[in-house]
Amino acid sequence: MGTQSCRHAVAKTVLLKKIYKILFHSFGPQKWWPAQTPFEVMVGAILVQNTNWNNTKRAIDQIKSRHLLTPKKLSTLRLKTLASLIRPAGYFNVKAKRLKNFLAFFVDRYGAQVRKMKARDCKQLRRELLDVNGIGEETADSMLLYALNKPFFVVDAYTRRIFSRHSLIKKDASYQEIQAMLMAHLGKDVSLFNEYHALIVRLAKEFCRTKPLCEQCPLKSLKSI
DNA sequence: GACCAGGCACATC
DNA sequence: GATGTGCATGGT
Repeated sequence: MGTQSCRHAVAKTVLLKKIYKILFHSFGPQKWWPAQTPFEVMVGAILVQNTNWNNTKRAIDQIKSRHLLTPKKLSTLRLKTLASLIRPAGYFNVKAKRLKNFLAFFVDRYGAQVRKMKARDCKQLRRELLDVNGIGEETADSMLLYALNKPFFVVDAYTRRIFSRHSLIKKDASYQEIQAMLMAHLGKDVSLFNEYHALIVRLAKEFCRTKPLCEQCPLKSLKSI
């Protein structure tokens, strides 16, 4: 089977569940998202864009230490001030703008109420989030899944890498295609999606960074192609 | 001193 | 629709 080909539908379901099982057995529950409130999750989702969690956490801690982690306080901050606070997260100028854009949306559209956001039809909400400049598909889905408990599978670079390696998706599959495939085969299971994505990130962190470690990858027993 | 990390928008073709 | 580029920190 070539890398561009796709497995049979039933085989895909089986393999997807098998991968999950292996990862869960290897790493256990990941307890995502590491945040105390849904709002903190949403802020973190923007700050973590193309950055490691360590740096993201520093930025969030800076905000927290000044007791500024509320929609109102953050949105009244000057752009420069906000940027300097989130400096450790990298791309601090763009992220400050993106955070502002999200805060304006959250306050204006939902009165800064997570409860109201949760009450919204989740597909509509997803579209609204994507309309916010600075929120792309992965960030929107992270917010939907980890802050609002809506069943959207978060697709990231690791997800693409791992699933294409095991011929579950085409190499050049779009975000939408990958997500649709996963949701078709796994159902709409919030807890499963939560853990699965977190486990993929964990796997990538531990085994895909350096080549020698790939020999110990828990998924090694699965024939990749 | 490279290289990478839990992306996204924008320009250009 | 696909491809290229800027954005920036801190760890390995």
